[in-house]
Amino acid sequence: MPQIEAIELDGHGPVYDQIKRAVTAQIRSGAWKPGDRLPSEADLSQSLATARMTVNRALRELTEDGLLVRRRRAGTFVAQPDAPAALLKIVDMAKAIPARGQTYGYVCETDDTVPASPAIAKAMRLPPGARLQHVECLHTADGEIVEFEERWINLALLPGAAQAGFDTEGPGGWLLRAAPWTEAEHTVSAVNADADLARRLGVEPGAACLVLERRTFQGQDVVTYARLTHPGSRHSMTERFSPQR
Amino acid sequence: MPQIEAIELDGHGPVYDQIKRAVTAQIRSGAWKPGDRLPSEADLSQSLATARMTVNRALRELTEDGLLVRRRRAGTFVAQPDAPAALLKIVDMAKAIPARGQTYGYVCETDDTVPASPAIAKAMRLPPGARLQHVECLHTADGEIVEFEERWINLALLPGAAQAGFDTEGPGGWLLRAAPWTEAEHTVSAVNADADLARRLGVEPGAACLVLERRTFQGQDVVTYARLTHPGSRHSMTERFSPQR
DNA sequence: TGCGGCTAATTGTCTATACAATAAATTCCT
DNA sequence: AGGAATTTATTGTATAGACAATTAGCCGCA
Repeated sequence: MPQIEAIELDGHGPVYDQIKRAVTAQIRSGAWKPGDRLPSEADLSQSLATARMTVNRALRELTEDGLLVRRRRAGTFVAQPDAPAALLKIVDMAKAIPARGQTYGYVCETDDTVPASPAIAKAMRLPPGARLQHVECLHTADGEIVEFEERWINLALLPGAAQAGFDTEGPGGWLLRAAPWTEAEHTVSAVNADADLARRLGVEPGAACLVLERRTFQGQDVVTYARLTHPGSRHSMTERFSPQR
Repeated sequence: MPQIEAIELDGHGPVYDQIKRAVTAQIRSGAWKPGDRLPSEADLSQSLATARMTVNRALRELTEDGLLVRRRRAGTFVAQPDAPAALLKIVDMAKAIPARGQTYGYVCETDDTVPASPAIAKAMRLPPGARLQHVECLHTADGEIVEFEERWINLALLPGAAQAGFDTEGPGGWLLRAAPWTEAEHTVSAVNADADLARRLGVEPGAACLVLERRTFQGQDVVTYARLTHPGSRHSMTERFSPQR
C-alpha cells in the first residue's frame, strides 16, 4: 500500500481545476499507479485548505473521465486503464478476441532495435535515425489471422521496450503496463494488399484491407506508433456514442 | 423567442439527475429546439423548489455532454448540434469539405420511396416492406468524388423525408434539422469495389474502399441507416481522444 | 446617430454544513 | 470459529449563502 504524498496547487484558474491538474499530473507521471488509493476528500480538503465540495467536484469529474474509481467507504483509487475506449475495442486483440469467445493466438515475426526511417520519424515527430524498437506480429482468432501489427516504440521514452521481449506477448499489453495513461490519435483507411501484405495476412493480393494507424502521446511526445492491418472482409469495428458535441 | 414551459421531475434518483432527464426529454422530443433559451438557474431552482447548486450541476453536466450552451449574463440555450463528434468529421461532407478549403459538390442519383428489402429491414430493425425513403448521392471535393452515400430513412418516424427533395442538398443537412438530437452507431470496414461501385466512384474495379455504416437512433428506433463509401487511397479519418475509459 | 460608461442579469465558483447511502471493519454472540 | 449485528469511514447528494466574472442592454452624452 503505497504512501501518497501531498499534492500542490499552482494557483492558476478555478481551484477544482487546479486539483484536477495536480491529480492528473501525479497519474500521468506514474507517481500514482493504477490501484493506488488517494487521500480521502476530507484529508485533501484539509491539506489543500479548500472546501470538501470543491475536492469532490474535482475527483468526481476525474472519475467521469475514467481516471479514477471511487467506492463509498473504501475510498478513491487510480483506475486500471484496461478498458480501451470506443473505436479501440479492436485495438487490443489479446482482449477483444477472448471477449468474443474465440481462442486467441499470437506470433511474433520481428523484434529489433532500429533507427527511425524518415517516414516513421515524421509520424513520430522524431529526428530521423532516432532509436526505436520495431515489432511485427500477427494476431489470430481460432487460427485465422485477424490482424497484422507493425509497431514502433520510442526508446527515448520507454527504454525498457528493448528488453521486453515480444515473442510471447504483444506490445499492447506491455505498453498498457509501462505507460498506462496516455492520449491516442487514430486514422482509418483502406488499402489493397500488396504481395507482401497478402502473404502475411493470408489473403489474395489486391484484397481490400482496413488499416488503423495509432499514435500514442504523452503530452507532445509520441510514445508509440502502430499500424494495424485487417483483412477487410473479416473485420469491422463498431462504435456507439450518445449525443453530439 | 419561444416561451418555455416549466418542466417536471419524476422523483426517481438524485434530483440533479431528474433535472437532467427532464431537460433532455424536452430536447429529444423537439419541444425545446436548438437556439431556444432555457429559464435561468434562479427561475428553475425556484419553480422546481431545489437549490441553485443542484440546478447548476444538472445544466453544467448537460453542457459537458454538448446538449446545452451557456453564456454568462445571456443565459442557457439548447445547443446547435452542428459539430459532429470525433469519428464523424467525415460524415457530413457538406461541412467537412469546405472546412478544408475545398469546394464542395453534390449530385443526387436516386430519391425514391421504396419498401424495405430484407437486409435493410434487419439493419433498421423494421419489418420487411416498411416504407423507406431511399437516396443515393455523390459528394465531391474540388470535382473529385470523395464519397458515395446510400441512405435509407424511416418514413414512419420522419414522414417529411418523402417530400424533402434531396436533389440539391444531401440528406445529412436535412436530417440534422429534422431530427437533431439522436444517438449513432458506426461500423467501419474495407471492401474491394465491384464493377458498379467502381463506376460510381470513378476508380478501378477491385480498388480498396473504406465503408462507414451509420445507424442513427431515437431511443430504440432506427431513424436512418447510411452506407458511406470512400475511395480508399483518397480518404482517411482521424480521431483523437484523451484518457482511456 | 454613435459611442462610452453604467447597471444588472446570469452564470461560475467557493464555502460550510448537513444528512443519506454504502460497505469495510469491528464487535459480539453463540 | 463463524456468522450476525453494529460501528464507522468514506463517498454522494442537497442546501443556502456569498462573491466573482462576464456581458447584454440601457442610458446619457456628444
